[in-house]
Amino acid sequence: MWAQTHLEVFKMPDYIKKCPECGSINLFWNKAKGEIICKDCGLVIEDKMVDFGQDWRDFEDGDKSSSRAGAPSTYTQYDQGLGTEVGQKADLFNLGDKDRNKFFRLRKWQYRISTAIERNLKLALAELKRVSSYLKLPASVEEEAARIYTLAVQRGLVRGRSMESVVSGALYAACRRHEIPRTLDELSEASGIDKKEIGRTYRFVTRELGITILPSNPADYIARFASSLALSAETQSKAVEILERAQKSELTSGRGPTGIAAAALYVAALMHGEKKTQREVADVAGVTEVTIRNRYKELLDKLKLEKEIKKVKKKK
DNA sequence: AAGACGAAAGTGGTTGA
DNA sequence: TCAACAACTTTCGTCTT
Repeated sequence: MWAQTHLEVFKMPDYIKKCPECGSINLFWNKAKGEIICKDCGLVIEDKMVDFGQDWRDFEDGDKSSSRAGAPSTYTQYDQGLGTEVGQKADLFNLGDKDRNKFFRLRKWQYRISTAIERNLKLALAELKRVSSYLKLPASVEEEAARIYTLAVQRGLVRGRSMESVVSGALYAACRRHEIPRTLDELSEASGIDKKEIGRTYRFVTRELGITILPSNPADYIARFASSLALSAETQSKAVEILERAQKSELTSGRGPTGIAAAALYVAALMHGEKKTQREVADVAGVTEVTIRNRYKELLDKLKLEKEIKKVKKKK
């Protein structure tokens, strides 16, 4: 019962669309095992998807405790709370000398196997937390990023790249997937990694992991830009409306989403008499005035907004 | 004097041969 | 792998408020 309710928390991650090995989209999700398997080539694409909590079992003597407990596993902990320790300290008192030696041997052993990947993860996730809290990202995004990073490590994608850049790339991807995009500039500022580098690893990682990224929607930027410009809610919704119209006129395809969002905001501000300079808007949006001007001009041309703006001017 | 506008040249990334 | 290309930037001169 417990396991059932918990299984539902873990859905098939929808960004895994195809097998990274053979490209097949013929995937099978084995719920019970928590694996996603490519039916064509048999590759196990994802495991460790299901949280059974800390599933302690005593290997030393079978019936001691069968407690199944623990918080949902989380990727923001480097071993996902699933680390297996050989034996428990209390057991020591029940062991004879022979067994005690065995106990220590096993411990040492398991310590050695795990170190490489886990040590990397531990460091990386600390960095990830730092950056994400700097950007005030919600926990869900952080979780997603940690998950992406974990996958990347398991796939050996970090090799040859700095750990930090992969972390940033994972965060960037996670933001995009949660439709609360941050610009590369913001990530760059928060992490201290070069913007290009983040972009590169981001593309690389998403491609290698077969993560599908929806093209970011300019509207997702509006709220954030508007609030840092201290614009009213009406202006904000006007900007969104303008954006929708722009999208219908196919003004948005191929253009940088931030530029479009910035221009829409600029126009909306004009129409509500909350005039901001192009420079102000450009700064928060991370684009130049020129770009805003270009988008702005296109908006006026195609959407016939001139009248609406003139109305405002006349009122004054 | 500050902001808006536009032209021209440069940059980094994508695409298609 | 290279060249063409579109989007965006930088820079700068001119016009408007």
